[in-house]
Amino acid sequence: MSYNLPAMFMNPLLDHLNAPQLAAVTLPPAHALILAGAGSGKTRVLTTRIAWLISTGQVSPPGLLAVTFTNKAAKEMQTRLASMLPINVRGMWIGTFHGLCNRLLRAHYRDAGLPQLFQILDSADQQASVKRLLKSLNVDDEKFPPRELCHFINAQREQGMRAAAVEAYDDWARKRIGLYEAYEAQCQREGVVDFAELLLRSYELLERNEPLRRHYQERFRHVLVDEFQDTNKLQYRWLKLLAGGGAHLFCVGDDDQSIYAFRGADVGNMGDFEREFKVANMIRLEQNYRSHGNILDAANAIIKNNPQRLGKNLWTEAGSGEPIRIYESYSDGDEARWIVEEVKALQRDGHTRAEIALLYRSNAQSRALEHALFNAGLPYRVYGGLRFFERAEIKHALAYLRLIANTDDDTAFARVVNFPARGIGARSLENLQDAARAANSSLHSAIPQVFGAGGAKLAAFAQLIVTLRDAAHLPLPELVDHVLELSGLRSHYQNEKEGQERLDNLDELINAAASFVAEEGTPNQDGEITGEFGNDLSSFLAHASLEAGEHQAGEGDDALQLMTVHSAKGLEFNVVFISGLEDGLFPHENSLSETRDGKSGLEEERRLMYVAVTRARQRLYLSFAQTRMLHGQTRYNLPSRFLDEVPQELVKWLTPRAGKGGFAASTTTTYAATPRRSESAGSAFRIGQSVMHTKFGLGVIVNAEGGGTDARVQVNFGHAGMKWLALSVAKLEAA
DNA sequence: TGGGAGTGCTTTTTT
DNA sequence: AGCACTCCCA
Repeated sequence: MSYNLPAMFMNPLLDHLNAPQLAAVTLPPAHALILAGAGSGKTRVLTTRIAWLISTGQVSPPGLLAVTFTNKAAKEMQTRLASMLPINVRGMWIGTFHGLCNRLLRAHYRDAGLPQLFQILDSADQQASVKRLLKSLNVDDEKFPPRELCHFINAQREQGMRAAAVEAYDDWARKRIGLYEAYEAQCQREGVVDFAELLLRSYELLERNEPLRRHYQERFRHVLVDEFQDTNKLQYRWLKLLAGGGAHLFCVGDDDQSIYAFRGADVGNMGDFEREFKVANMIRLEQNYRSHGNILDAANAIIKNNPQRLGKNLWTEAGSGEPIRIYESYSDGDEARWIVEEVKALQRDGHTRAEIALLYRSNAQSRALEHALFNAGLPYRVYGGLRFFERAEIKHALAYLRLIANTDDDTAFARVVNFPARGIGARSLENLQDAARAANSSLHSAIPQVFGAGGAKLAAFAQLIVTLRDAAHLPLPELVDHVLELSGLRSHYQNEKEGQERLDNLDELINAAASFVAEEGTPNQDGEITGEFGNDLSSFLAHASLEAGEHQAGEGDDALQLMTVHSAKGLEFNVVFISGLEDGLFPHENSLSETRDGKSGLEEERRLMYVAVTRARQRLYLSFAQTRMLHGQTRYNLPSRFLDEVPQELVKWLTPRAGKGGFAASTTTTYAATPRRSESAGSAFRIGQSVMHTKFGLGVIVNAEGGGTDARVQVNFGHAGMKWLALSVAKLEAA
């Protein structure tokens, strides 16, 4: 490596970087893959790299493209960059895959075959759109469930496959592909684009339009990618295409934190990238600045059980710190109450609630926790709920706005044609749909074809849209206010008894519009790209779809942080509780049978566990319960196999240690609830009891039936699986 | 039209 | 259990 030493030493950007970080930041222009372990300063390296490239004159801001997955990460990068460099980061191409694709398509909408004011469908819109399609084609939605069909369509798109390119092996597949094709046509006619389409459409735009491709290939000299392990096949191809003119790809990722294979992410992209781009610069960031030694050791020990890793071992200069605490409880309720007590103790020791996270595998688990927290009066915040722009009243208001931008947007039309109720029932809508299909037109343009009473009401609705469109010149916040008034949305919620919160949200929408205009409105910062935004309205609508709005009430409050392990990725906390560590829950039972590209679902669950553990800075609690209420019935689970993967010398059991694969003997004495006896089995065994089998080992009785000599019990043996055993035959012993 | 009862689903999730 | 969705009746 050769770089200008004096310049390097004078550059304060590079202060306090460790050797591998410094090497990564100052890499000469070439492709690079940075394997960045959890808490190793990944974002820092990425932003410092950009700042360094610019400040040393190796690239000008417009020559740089940086991609992330979430708006949060993109914003974080921009903020940090702005603090490092005296430049305007707003015009730079730093954003999410979808955000950048949107930008590209807005700038070249004609070449992409889209209307100027094309709208973006979020997943819910997409499903509604598919549903409507099935209805209009008289397709049985039992045979083709809209949800499943959306998955199929998105999966095809992520492979870069248009309907015409998908092969069919039977009638059903052919039919499904036909529906995919019809959906594509419907979107095109309506001038709407869903998330996957944003990517595929901009990929095709660049692939087919050579001058345009050359323009961008020559423009972008450095392409930087965050969370590279989460890219799907199409995103990787998109990157390859953009970097095809000799740009340098700088990809940062961690194969051990790949937890989105289930939605198409392909860790294989890391290996492919290394091979296809002959990456000579692979740098490992293994020094962790986040967690104490015991926590890291536990994480390393867990992830070591995964074969096929690129290989990495985190270390820290911090001391080993506290032991990892493990707690066993009888039920999910007991577990939650214990967490409450422990949190109270932590507070007495000076921990703030906001620095404590309660993590779980699936959202359904939050209920028991919330219940206990609520009863204890502990403030908490649950992440991952309904977001601002996804609320029904907001979507209604946005639908009116979308109709102002584009009357052919049938999804928006169908949403509000009869909301608030204006007497346009199913019958009139059916007539309208028939007319639209016959004329191959949008619902809106078919209105004159419908006659009778329904027709009159529809015409009145069309008139409402016209009136609203006449106001389109108003400043955006005023336009929104106008729409709320004239559409009748406001008075509708005023008359509803529980409508106050919705009214507040609608007012909040006006505020959102105002701050959007103040921050990002009135376009064209980027001199090179013209027509980047059609106008404030359409860019606000795109903003609403692409950035559903994380803001929730109580953001700044000192509240406990409740979230799934997935949504905790990228975050860190002083204290972390991982609850529900039971086989079947975490690892999730569905994962045990899954395989994707030769990799087992269990491995992904293990990476998820790795992510969870590495969120903790100082203290980590792991907890599990013998019984858990799920989907309305009580389940009996064994402790998670991941607990066995934590070296015992790092652990402090807060309850008597559970045996290998089984529960601690007679801990039930400490629990208030009395386990039910199985009357039918009529034996010494009861549901929930731990038993020992000569061949299968330790297990828990989860069900029983029959009696006397016919008595049979169902036992969960964990690794050996679930078995029905006849008591008269099987030699079972209480354990 | 709108509400009340009945039915079915339920891993993880960003854009 | 809890929620979203559908269907049917007043």
